[in-house]
Amino acid sequence: MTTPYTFDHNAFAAALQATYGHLTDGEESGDVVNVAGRVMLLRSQGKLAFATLRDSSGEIQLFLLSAVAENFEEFTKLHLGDWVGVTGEVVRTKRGELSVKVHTWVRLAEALHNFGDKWAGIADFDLRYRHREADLWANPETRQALTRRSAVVRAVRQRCWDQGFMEVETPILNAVPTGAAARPFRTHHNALDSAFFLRIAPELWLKRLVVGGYERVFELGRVFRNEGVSPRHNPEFTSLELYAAYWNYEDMMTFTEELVAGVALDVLGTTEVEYQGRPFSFATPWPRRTMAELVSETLGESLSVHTPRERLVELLARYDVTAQPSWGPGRCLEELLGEACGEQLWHPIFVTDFPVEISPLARRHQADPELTERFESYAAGRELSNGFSELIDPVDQRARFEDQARLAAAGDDEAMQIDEDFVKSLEWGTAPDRGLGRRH
RNA sequence: GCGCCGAUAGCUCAAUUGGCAGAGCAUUUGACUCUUAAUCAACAGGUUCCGGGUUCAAGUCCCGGUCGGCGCACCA
Repeated sequence: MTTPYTFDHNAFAAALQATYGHLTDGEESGDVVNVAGRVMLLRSQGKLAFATLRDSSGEIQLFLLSAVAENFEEFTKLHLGDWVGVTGEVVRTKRGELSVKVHTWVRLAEALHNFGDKWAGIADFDLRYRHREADLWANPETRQALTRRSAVVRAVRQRCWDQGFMEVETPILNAVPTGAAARPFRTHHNALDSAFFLRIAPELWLKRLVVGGYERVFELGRVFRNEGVSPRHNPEFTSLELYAAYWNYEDMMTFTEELVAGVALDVLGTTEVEYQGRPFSFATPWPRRTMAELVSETLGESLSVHTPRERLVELLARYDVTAQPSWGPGRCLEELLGEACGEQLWHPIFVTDFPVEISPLARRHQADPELTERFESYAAGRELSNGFSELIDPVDQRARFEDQARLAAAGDDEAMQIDEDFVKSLEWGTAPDRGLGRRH
């Protein structure tokens, strides 16, 4: 089969729908356009034929009269999914459908597979995930999701630039996987004959740029965690991390909520959204509550990182959670938040003042050395971001890493390893700074 | 990793207590000058995921495997 190598394309379906919305039933515009796309539906009716053409922007009907269109018979034998390019006049049919009345047309490519049932689309998950290109044509909601994701990435990047953050790229292959609590992927460098890990977070590299004198940096990119796979968890996912010198963590929370609300406005035009049929609002400001307050309120008794561990373990048992021997009061408190406070985390909220025990890279709280100046934002019950005043004291940082190493020795395969180069970098002295991670 | 469920025509799905494997759409052929998942008529289309077993007889029951979905666990 020989098909043309190019097509003089000059119009998109969605733009035609918008531009010619005023045409009345049976009216002909006199304007000739060239559109191209896939034939998704074909209705042939003797000396007339109608086809639904879909392109990247939307759909428009093709209208053919045997007396007008060239090669009319051949058109009616097209297969669903075939690519065509057509030249014709923009008209509205007698029955009111905006159409391109075809003068000439050409088949640009043949589809050897169909795109599923024309009503049900493709339902087979295996086929949808292994052949996303088919899914994109068969199921418009897939295309919308991907388009929106691209718009979100663009809006995030633009807003970071607008706030004076410089975009950087840091190493993905690392000798030590660090910056988060997660199991890494291993790989091997042949020339160096040494083991490397795919990064689980860019955190420490970005902090070293702050040590190096950049006040505001961010990185948007893939990180890799060796964990379970599900529709909500991808072993490789995109994260945003940014660092700002001189900000306090209240500043970082304000930046966070304005970034999320702003991106929602940029992409959707509103901060009012719905997830799993339940509405919520990204409108700022978001409430800021300490972890101890939220847990105490929900369980009806005063609890904090200073509560005896035994009591916290008892409370966890109510939720069928068995505290591991390595869990101190801080870890227990965090587990209680996750188990008991799901409902409070539906509408966007900041949970603040995390225990130092579970925050090895965060600076201690000015009011309580057992806590850190760390917050996480939640929406729809899921963590959106994690931010804190960065620990800049190399002595304390080394001690925290050593605590982590003890956890690792005790069998915690997600505990951090000591990153000597990072500790050394802090020894040169760092401006006080705040970091933010946002992961999807 | 554990548990539950599923796999039948190109696609979406049926098939009663074990008793001749079906429909719609798509494909092929024909009719049709305003259709909208067009309609009407006809033809064709099958290793019932794979391998064993029980039975006169297995899509259906039993065992093993592969792939997938959901839940749990892990996590963002």
